[in-house]
Amino acid sequence: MSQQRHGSTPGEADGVPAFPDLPEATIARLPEYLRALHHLAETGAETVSSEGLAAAAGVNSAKLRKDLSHLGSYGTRGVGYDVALLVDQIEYILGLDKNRAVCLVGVGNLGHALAGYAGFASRGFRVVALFDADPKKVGEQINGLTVQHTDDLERVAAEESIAIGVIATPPGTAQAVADALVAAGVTSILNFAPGVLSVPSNVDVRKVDLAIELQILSFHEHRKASLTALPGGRSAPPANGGQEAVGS
Amino acid sequence: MSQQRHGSTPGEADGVPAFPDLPEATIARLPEYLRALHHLAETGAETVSSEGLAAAAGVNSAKLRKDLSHLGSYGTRGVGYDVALLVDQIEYILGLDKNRAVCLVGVGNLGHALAGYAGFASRGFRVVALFDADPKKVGEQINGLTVQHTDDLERVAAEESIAIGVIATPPGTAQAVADALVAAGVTSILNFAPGVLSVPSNVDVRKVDLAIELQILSFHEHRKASLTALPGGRSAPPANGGQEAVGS
DNA sequence: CGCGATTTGTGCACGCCTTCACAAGCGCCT
DNA sequence: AGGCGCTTGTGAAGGCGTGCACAAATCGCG
Ligand SMILES: NC(=O)c1ccc[n+]([C@@H]2O[C@H](COP(=O)([O-])OP(=O)(O)OC[C@H]3O[C@@H](n4cnc5c(N)ncnc54)[C@H](O)[C@@H]3O)[C@@H](O)[C@H]2O)c1
Ligand SMILES: NC(=O)c1ccc[n+]([C@@H]2O[C@H](COP(=O)([O-])OP(=O)(O)OC[C@H]3O[C@@H](n4cnc5c(N)ncnc54)[C@H](O)[C@@H]3O)[C@@H](O)[C@H]2O)c1
Repeated sequence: MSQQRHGSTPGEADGVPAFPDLPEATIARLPEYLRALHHLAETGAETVSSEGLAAAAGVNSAKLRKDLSHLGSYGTRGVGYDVALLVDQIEYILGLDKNRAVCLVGVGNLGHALAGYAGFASRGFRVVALFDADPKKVGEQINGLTVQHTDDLERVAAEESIAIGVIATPPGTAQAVADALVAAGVTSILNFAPGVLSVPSNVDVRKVDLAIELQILSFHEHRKASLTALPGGRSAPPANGGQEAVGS
Repeated sequence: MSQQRHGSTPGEADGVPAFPDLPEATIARLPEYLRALHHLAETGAETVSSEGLAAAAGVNSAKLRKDLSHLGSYGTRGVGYDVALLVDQIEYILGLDKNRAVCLVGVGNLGHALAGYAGFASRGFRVVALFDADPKKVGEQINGLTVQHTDDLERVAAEESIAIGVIATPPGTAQAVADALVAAGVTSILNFAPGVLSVPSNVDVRKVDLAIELQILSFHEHRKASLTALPGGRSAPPANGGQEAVGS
């Protein structure tokens, strides 16, 4: 490898390519590694082997090593990875050192739960604004924040320099809300409303659809049932070790 | 193709291989096709072209055709796909005709929202039981269901033949809840608690971690920012059409 | 009845991702 | 100082998924 100066503070130290373009699959796993590392740090561990961290994150150890190697390799052969150092590295890469401002649109059933969720703050995000179109909801206090009207979205987003928006409105209004978020300068959207959003190509959208998750599970139920029922297929894949971690 | 008898009712008609083992990537997209199809059906469309359905589902049309071809191909060349027929097919493959029973464990902030969510019932699932370990929650009525104590999980799951469980408890108790669900005969789990679950290999787990989703978005924010800042990198990938669907 | 327009189904090539297997490197113990 | 065991980092291979491009099939029309 070409980089052995690993005393460098994450970020602007020269020589470190500010953006080693990571494979998409890798960046999707980094947050899981980060969570596992935080957990390890709490238990007082100074270092972890790839094997240990892989187990904690529910992945293959070779995959983990390759993933980490992409971001410059902060491990020591024969020892493992320095937990604190790796935490800093991953947090830097993910941009979590910025404590990004997030706004939430749609304070209904789901939005209410999200607004009160402590897991955002503890993992690098600040929910700084709540919006709803319903006048009855505007003014309501949730977790120290006042619900504002959607009309103020553009102004507030600019003031607070909000880059990430969460959509928790009914499906029918999701596209309109997305358009409003984009107009307000938001460039990343997390969407809970079922359906496809259309946004400019410089805006990233991630979708969470619970019904889809259940339907995928349902498929596997169906498959498992038909396997055991069918005389031809082997009744059940013999568990290779009794307990097998599945993770995601 | 080998199957032209497509008047067959989905399912037990002879000649139809009960389980064409679909690529994992395909089954993850089927629910999205299904949603788009339902939407089309409501607008009165009898048939759809692969192009049209692909647009509605936010995917490439070639990918859609290949996906559908895996489940036996119910389209007509020169015309398109019969919407109603395709809906039936996909619902059968996903096992949604069973109206599967689902239980929810952990009726807190998030669990409350989930318990009241209409999107489950409308897409093939019945939430038949709510559980919580907190005595103060037990007995509470939500959406016509009474919260029961976790101790009753095994009995109730057997009575209602529940195959799918949803975990919405704090991270620390998630593994214990998963174990209880497995002991109760549940073979599919949707987990909202951050962390890795360990389950027998015949049990499927899907995870939803909102912080991870935000962190992935944060990475892209970081990347976008460093691109515009860096003199070398081109400031912003020129939108190839102004409006580009991103979907997932 | 034949022809052209249209759309499906798929062979094929390419690229990404995963996984194995091992050489290189590091620390510790003697 | 040297050797030994352990762990990382990576080359290479295989598998999976994607998207192009086109032949086959179907419909409608003259
Ligand atoms: N409740 C859940 O557990 C759950 C689960 C999965 C997905 N979802 C999805 O999340 C979304 C919200 O679900 P919910 O149960 O909270 O619905 P809800 O009806 O309880 O809440 C929707 C909120 O959005 C507000 N709203 C409507 N139009 C708006 C607009 N144009 N701008 C701003 N706010 C607007 C409404 O005033 C309301 O407060 C839906 O798309 C739903 O499908 C919900
Ligand atoms: N609130 C959110 O918007 C949100 C978002 C993303 C993820 N999550 C995750 O979802 C989970 C629940 O979040 P929440 O905000 O609803 O928490 P919460 O504390 O409001 O609710 C947790 C509920 O689980 C119950 N519980 C605890 N231990 C239990 C056990 N062993 N068996 C059965 N029930 C038990 C508690 O009594 C409580 O009612 C957490 O893991 C959280 O990280 C929540």
